[in-house]
Amino acid sequence: MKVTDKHDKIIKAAIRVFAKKGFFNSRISEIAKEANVADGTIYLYFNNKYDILITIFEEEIGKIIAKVKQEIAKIDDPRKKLERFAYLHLRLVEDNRDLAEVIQVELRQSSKFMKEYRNKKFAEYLNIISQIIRQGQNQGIFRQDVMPGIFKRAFFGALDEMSRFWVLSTRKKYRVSTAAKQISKFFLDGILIPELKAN
Amino acid sequence: MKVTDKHDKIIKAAIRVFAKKGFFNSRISEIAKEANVADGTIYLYFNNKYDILITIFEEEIGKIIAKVKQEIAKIDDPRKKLERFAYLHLRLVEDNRDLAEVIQVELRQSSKFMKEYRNKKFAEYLNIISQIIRQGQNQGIFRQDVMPGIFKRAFFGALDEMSRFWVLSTRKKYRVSTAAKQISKFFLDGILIPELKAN
DNA sequence: ACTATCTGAATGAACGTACATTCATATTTT
DNA sequence: AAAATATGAATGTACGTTCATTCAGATAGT
Repeated sequence: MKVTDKHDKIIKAAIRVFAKKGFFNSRISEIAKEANVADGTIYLYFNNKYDILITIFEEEIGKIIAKVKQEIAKIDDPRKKLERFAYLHLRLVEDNRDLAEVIQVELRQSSKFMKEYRNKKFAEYLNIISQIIRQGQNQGIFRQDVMPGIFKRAFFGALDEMSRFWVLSTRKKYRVSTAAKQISKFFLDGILIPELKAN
Repeated sequence: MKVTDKHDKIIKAAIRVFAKKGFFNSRISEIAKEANVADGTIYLYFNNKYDILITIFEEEIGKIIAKVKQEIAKIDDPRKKLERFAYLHLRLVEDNRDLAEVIQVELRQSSKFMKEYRNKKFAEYLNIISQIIRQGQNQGIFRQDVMPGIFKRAFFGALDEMSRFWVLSTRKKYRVSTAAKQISKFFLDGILIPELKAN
């Protein structure tokens, strides 16, 4: 690794600028300034503005998926796996706010144009969840009528919306561990009081 | 109402174009063409491009909130209210795909710049959910440890992610009623098989 | 009933600017 | 001193917005 890795400096700067202004409202000159680099230098490392965005996704999302997979693999009980997934997801957002915001907003925005890409990586992330469900169903822990394809989206969506709330609001109202526990409990136990559960 | 309401024609055209290309990649000339109107005509009805987007939100979101509130009010049982909310939300998305896509992607994108706006209207929508929870808690149907502020986001997020899936994919894999039932059941009953419920 | 005058909605070519990208030149590294 | 890396002013263009002009239809005058 070079003493000053320009590639990395530019990526880090771009994450900050994109998070603050959004991709289309960010200027190359701003990113250059934030990275302490000349405008032209950016084009020595990236083909164009859009390429910077793509690279952010490619380099960062892979790391996240690998990390979550690895952590989940350490646990046996599918119930605990779910709770752990929730915690890890929210922690990642908390620890990488700018990145989280860029992924949330811009990956969505661009999804039409990079559908294949989103589909591949994002599906991989979601499938960590559906795998947990199938494992739980095989072990007789989760109900058979739970559709893993719907569950994975619902569970991810719940976490994602919670993250968005954090990313957009300045102060957090709830702690990560509280939110992770609440959300996984919603999905595991439901919200009905025990006596009322019919099934 | 005039024979040809240009304001409306332009809004409808813009929803189609924004949904297809995204706000920043949409050209005024495209919207004009789609609306069968000259470029300049658009500026007789709107101050600028951004104003078109704002107007879409202002005119359409209000209608949606009003409709959902009204439908929910007809029901007593908080359990049924939740399921109905899920169904209505997903139905709205299904019946107004382009609008749903614009709201999902662009409202999020712009949220930093129209925070006050999103906060107001969107919070109103989310609060329909937390009201249902509080009502259920008062009636002794929902557990007291459910935090309405977290629940509303989790529930909305689950529906929203399911919608995004529909908006972005060409063919629907699940029926609206199936998804609505699954998701509300997740939240009401959880996914554990009955024997395993500890609490 | 016919003509003249007025009106303002609609048009689309022209304008001006903002900004991504390039490249001739400078600096640093080997 | 050659090669590699970095610079930032200059370039070219895409596109939001403007505005002089048109013209269908309304109103008034004869």
